[in-house]
Amino acid sequence: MATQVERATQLLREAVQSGAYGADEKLAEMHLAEDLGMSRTVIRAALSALELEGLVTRTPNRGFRTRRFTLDEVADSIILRGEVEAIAARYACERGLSEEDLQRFETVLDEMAAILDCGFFEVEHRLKWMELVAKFHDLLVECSGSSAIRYSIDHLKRIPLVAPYSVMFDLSSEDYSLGRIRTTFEMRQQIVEALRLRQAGRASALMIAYAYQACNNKRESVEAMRSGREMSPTPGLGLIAQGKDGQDPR
Amino acid sequence: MATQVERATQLLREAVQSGAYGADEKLAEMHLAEDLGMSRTVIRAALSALELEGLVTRTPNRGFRTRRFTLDEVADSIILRGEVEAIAARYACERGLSEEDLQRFETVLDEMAAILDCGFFEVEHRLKWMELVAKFHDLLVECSGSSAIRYSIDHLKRIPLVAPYSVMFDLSSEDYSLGRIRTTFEMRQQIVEALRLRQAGRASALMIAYAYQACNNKRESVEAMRSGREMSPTPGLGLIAQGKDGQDPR
DNA sequence: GCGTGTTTTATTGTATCCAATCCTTGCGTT
DNA sequence: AACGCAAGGATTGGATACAATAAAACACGC
Repeated sequence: MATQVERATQLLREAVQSGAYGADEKLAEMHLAEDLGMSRTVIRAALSALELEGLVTRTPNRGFRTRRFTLDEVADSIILRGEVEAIAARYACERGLSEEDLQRFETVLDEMAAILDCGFFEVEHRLKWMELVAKFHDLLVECSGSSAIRYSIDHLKRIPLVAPYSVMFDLSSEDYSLGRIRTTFEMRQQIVEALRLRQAGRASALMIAYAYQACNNKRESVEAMRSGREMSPTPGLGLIAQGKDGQDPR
Repeated sequence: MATQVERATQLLREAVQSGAYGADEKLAEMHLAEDLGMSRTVIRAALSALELEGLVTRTPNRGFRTRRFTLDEVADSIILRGEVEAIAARYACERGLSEEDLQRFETVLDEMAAILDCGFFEVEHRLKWMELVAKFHDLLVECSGSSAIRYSIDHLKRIPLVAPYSVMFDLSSEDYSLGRIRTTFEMRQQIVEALRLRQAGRASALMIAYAYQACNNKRESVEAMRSGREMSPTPGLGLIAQGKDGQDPR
């Protein structure tokens, strides 16, 4: 990651998305600049970027505040993401997938199956699982052949909790049930089968059903997390600063 | 419109979207700053915003260039917009529209009908038409009740030629056919009827068909414009500067 | 004691300045 | 004559300084 403003953007994005700041909390430029050891200029640019992404709001002459997402908004977004992916699946079926593309899907499924066999006790496995889930979705978007779909999903992913890697929350919760994971895995298997057979209707219906399930899962885990979180103090910026990057699609 | 950076963003956005600059043309900060009579800082902020919107690309230490959109990309986006609006129509049907909402649709249709009767010879009428088309689409999105759909469409609209008001191009072309306009109008009438009867399948199918038609129209008009444009020199920034604003959704 | 108007302070918006990087042009060498 | 290389200029990335606006504190009057 080259420039400072990119670094700042990424740091602030993660901080906001992870809920390090309260809802509608003021983000004073100077304070952030001091905290991150950067100039106000780069913080400004970063905040402007986040505004475009919809993560923070600005009111003229009154600076930036974190944007509050209601659970409904998040739910809407997750569902819409599923709807768009359903369109992607349909497009993919209509174009027809190459054997190579199908093979890439199968590879992901195989790796997922391997993890399922091991169970989810190791952190490594959970991380790997998240990665595979993201890969599955990316693959589908890619196979749709529509640049607009990629563009749209990229934007949707920016809403907190919508991106696939935010499954993390689910994975870290206590009452995490293996059964659900297994169910989603089986749905993915069916989706791939539908893609192979070019059954557009089936594939897209599965994607939507899958989204609703994911949405419900997330709803629960968020509620669980909420009651848990408000016990402990918010982690603050420092805790976020060393978060993994390499997330930037540039 | 309050701040300078907002003004600059809007001006540059319109300039780029309208094709005032060639494809992949360099946008030097100092140059633009002089032309617009603003500081480099605000130009920088504006260009960064446009980068987030996907209108220009930046390469580190090498500045900004206008992004080149292939016709296929634009077509993909228009279609996807239609697909998402189809989802919006479905949601609207499922929720059920209030009589008040339906009345707002009818009002738009009535005003459209009035313009159709007058013909499209006056510029006023064409502008009004564009406005009504935009309103129709906004109404549909609003009635879907999904914040995510609004969010997504807002982003999709930023791609040049995807926003409804870019129908302007069609309207200004020579061989503009009234027949097509009339067809789209009738489709809109049917869509409203479907919404009233809560026929989700019909409404969404109409939206998609409508999108494909709009896409074909745009394709032709773009090709016509291209051959016409490359004769004349690009209009440049000054020509754009006094373009109408009040477009900003803020 | 409470409300209002004014001053003070803090924060944002903008301009300018310096440093780092890249591109160009001219020169020298092969 | 063509290629490589270096010095200069131009342009971007970032920091600081100044101006404008809003929030806060305070004092005064009722």
